[in-house]
Amino acid sequence: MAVTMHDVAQRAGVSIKTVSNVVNGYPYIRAATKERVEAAIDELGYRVNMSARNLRTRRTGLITLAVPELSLPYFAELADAVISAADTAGWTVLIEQTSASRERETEVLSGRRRHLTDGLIFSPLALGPDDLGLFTVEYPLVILGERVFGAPADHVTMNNVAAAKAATLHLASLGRRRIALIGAHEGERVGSAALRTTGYLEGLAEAGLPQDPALIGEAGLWHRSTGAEAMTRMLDDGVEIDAVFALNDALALGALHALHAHGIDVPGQVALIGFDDIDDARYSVPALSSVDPGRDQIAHTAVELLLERIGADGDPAPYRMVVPDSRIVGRESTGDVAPGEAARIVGVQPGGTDVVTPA
Amino acid sequence: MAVTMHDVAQRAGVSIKTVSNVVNGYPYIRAATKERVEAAIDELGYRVNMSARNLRTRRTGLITLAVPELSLPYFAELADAVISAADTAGWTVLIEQTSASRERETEVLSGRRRHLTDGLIFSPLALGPDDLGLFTVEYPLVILGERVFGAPADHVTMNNVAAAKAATLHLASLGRRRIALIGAHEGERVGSAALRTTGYLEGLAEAGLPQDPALIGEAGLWHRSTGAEAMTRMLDDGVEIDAVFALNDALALGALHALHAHGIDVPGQVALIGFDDIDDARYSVPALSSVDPGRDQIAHTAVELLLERIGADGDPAPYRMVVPDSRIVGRESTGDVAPGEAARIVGVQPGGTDVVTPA
DNA sequence: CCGCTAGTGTGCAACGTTGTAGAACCGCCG
DNA sequence: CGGCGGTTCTACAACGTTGCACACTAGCGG
Repeated sequence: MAVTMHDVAQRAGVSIKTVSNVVNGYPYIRAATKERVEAAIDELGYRVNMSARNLRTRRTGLITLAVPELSLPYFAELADAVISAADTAGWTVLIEQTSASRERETEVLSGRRRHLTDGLIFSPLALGPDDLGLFTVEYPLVILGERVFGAPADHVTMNNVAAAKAATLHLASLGRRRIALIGAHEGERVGSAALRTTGYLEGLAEAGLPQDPALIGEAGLWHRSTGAEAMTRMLDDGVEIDAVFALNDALALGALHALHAHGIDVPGQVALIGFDDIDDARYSVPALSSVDPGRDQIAHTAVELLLERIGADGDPAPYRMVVPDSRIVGRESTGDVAPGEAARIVGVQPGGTDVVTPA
Repeated sequence: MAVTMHDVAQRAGVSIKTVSNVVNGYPYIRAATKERVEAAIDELGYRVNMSARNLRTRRTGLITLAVPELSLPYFAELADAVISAADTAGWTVLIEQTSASRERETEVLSGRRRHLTDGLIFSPLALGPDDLGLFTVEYPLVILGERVFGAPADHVTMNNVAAAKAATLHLASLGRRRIALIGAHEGERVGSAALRTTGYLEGLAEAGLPQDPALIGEAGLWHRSTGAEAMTRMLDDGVEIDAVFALNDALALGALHALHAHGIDVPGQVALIGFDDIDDARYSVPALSSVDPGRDQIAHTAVELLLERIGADGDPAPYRMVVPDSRIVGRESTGDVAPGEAARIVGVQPGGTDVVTPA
């Protein structure tokens, strides 16, 4: 049936191990031998059987990326970046969709598919600090996001508070006084919603603006639909606003839709800024200002840390916490550029790397 | 190190083979034995070693989905649907991004990662009918799209010509006479661009409207950016239009952006319809009318056909060609609904299944 | 009480690869 | 010319699982 090393060896008149050596780039092989083997490989169309190799080497060459849903553009773009980064390093990515359900997120950490890959890059959305125990695993793990801190794993996160504060201050600097927030999670103390809300409140304080509960719009899932609903509710309630900070771009695009439906001009009457800087932001009408949290760098760093950890083979190196630089990207929806103009970076929040020795 | 069946067997006081039987649901096992084994598995935290199982069974439980890029929302949503469908059936999906390059698409069909999975769902964008030979492979393959026909593989495609014609006729039925096309590929004879353009021309003919080369806008890659550029070119050239049919939604959103930048009202001055019905379409401003080619059904059917083929184990069953129903989805950008209203289905093009005996 | 079937469990031999250890050869130094 | 270091190649034994064939028991019909 399938061609094996055995067949190649026979054809080339060498031992099976020599074929293996050629395939794996072992240096001490006479050029002539190597050529014979390579010719045999070509003629027979031989391909290494990965299952056998994986069994023998206890490595699969695969890593898992677990995200809530690919339908969410932020995660689709993140997945794209992670796959590309892994590919460059010769690794293959397997994507798990958790739908942000506790059950599926737990599955990912220790379920039946866990063993298929050599490591995990995990962006949890349902599990939180109370589940820290679940994150104490003995395989290489990189955690993304801001729901879980202190786990014995490398961590790549973003500048949530500082960037949200900067976004809020940017709106204030445009002279806006009634700045609404869309996407809050009431009572939540961890996660992006809480952190970005904190940044928003800090921004208001620094700008000397009062807090007003009416300006805070809840939205459980950060989808376009929920953004539109939250915005609609606020408008229907007659809340007076002149700016909106949406906690992600999907919410912002939904909110934009609702504003449009209410006949409100953006940025004329209401300025709008999102968070994530997804591709869409550049092409919405009007083009959406946003916060670029450094997505490519996050993907890149996550893969790099994971592969390093996989290579290190269980040595208890200190865990790292990496935060990329983030940027405030000004476009039409905040009036930073005219229609048709390219975006302007109107602010940068520096990131950094912390080293945490394991507890 | 890792727990193996051997450890479990020892602990449960049974043979290794009995553990295997329990794990695999072999029926002839005494309940008491089964419980003992399961208890041992739980206590030791045993997980099947997939590499070993894969080697032995010559199956991996993985399938590959090859798409151009996950950053393109259509493919992200397709991937989401494929992963979900596969997951329901107990299978895992590995995503390959080809960036629509010939080299990478060829890699996917026979490259080093090919062996990792039991089958392939492939949406080619660079390879075409001249490469038919490459598609003659001896592993289970389902081809998506409309670039390659006649390969010895199952095929899931869409109603391109009929749906494009219906979209064009819909614009005509709104009284539009100068209907532009965005996304044409000049000289191309296969692929979505050619087919949808054919549908467009048929639609014009049936509506009694003249063809006008000035109304046809080229756009190589179907991205938002190229859609915006093509639209801008046409507007800057002073071409008079009252409607636009964009060959996909990304183009349409880009075009919408350009129309907005030129101060043109949609749908007041120009009606706009896209193709794909991606999630974005629902939340753009104004909400974008589109053609729903039956994406979920495509994903579902593709997985179903592939798994059937994998299960059939090389028997030469006739190849099938499946076309889902497609729908014209009317939203604000064609004035079919008012802002804030839900979409209306304004047309359906029935699909079907053809059986093709292998050549 | 023999033979048969259904139920329950086991031992052996792969699956295709790579790590380890070492054999065989070469040239060359002392 | 003995021995040594570098080069080239090979034999063997795993890696952890499952397919196959078979052993044994109990119950039951003839």
